[in-house]
Amino acid sequence: MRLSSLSDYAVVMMSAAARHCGGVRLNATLLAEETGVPLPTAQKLVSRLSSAGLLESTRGTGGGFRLSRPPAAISLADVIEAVEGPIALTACVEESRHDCAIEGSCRVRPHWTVVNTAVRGALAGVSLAQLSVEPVSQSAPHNAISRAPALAGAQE
Amino acid sequence: MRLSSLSDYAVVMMSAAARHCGGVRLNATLLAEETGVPLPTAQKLVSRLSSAGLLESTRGTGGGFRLSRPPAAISLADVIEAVEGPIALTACVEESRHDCAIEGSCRVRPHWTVVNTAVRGALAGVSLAQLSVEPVSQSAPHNAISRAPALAGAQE
DNA sequence: GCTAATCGGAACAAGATGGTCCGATTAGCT
DNA sequence: AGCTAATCGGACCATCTTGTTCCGATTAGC
Repeated sequence: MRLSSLSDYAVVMMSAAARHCGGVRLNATLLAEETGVPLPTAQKLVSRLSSAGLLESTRGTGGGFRLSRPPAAISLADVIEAVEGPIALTACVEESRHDCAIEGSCRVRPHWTVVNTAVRGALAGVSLAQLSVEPVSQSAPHNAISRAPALAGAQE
Repeated sequence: MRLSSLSDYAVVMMSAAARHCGGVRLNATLLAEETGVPLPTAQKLVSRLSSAGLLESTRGTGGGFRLSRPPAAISLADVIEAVEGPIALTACVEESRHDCAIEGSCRVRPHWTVVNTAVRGALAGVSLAQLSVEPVSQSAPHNAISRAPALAGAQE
């Protein structure tokens, strides 16, 4: 019941990209420095995001990425689905996946579809534009390093 | 964005347990046969569910398990949290986990808490009692084997 | 007091995830 | 026009969580 680290990183990166003006080109290196995401991981993410159609890429010297749509038209669900595929809490709610023997008489399945729709709606209701608003004064620069470096126990 | 197979199995098993009268004792073997969950996995699950307080266990010959609460008082969120811990989409929404460098000025975090609450609410709104109603006539016995044997691609 | 059946937790294997690297492509410069 | 340099794109490998399996501890019944 936790989304992958890549999705978390992707949301942060897209949020950072949305804060820039739509026109400027930014590359993976810049985004990695701003967000603190490791560079190779950032490269992998922008690759997936562009192949999913959320980013438009330009190769060659001076190339980079750009949001393909205005930030208000990109939701958390879009970003998550771009990174880790369709949102499906269980295998049986996913289309074209019918490998459950009791699917015909399963009483749990219809409820899963309802819950899944609710979850997806909660994610689709938040856009990148909403993530760009700054609740506090921009005192602290956000180019912090080691953002959530590990899901492992870094308690002590 | 998919819950673990163990949680899926646990929901099916708890749903099966809820269909029995509250008084009867059932053991892991019986539940495994009814639901198609592999027996060792079923044992592991009932162990976690009982340690979480959802099942009451009785050891020794003739022992077994029993729901500790009426089915209407057990929700999907209870079962999932019993199996895989607190529901937290990201590490930063979990209590006592503050290993994010930009947590103080992060604009994404407050939105994550909102989304997380919505997701948890969707799961808490479905009780085992609701899962027990039978939408179709009980034509097909549900002691089917190999319920979702793999999350791997079993397409062809 | 012994036996048998059950729960409980520890140990192992597998798949998925996350991180790293190198090659293909393209714009800019000489 | 050719070359160089910078960037994207995809393939490879280590790591971790997940899922499975097994064996020991406990307890009711005989």
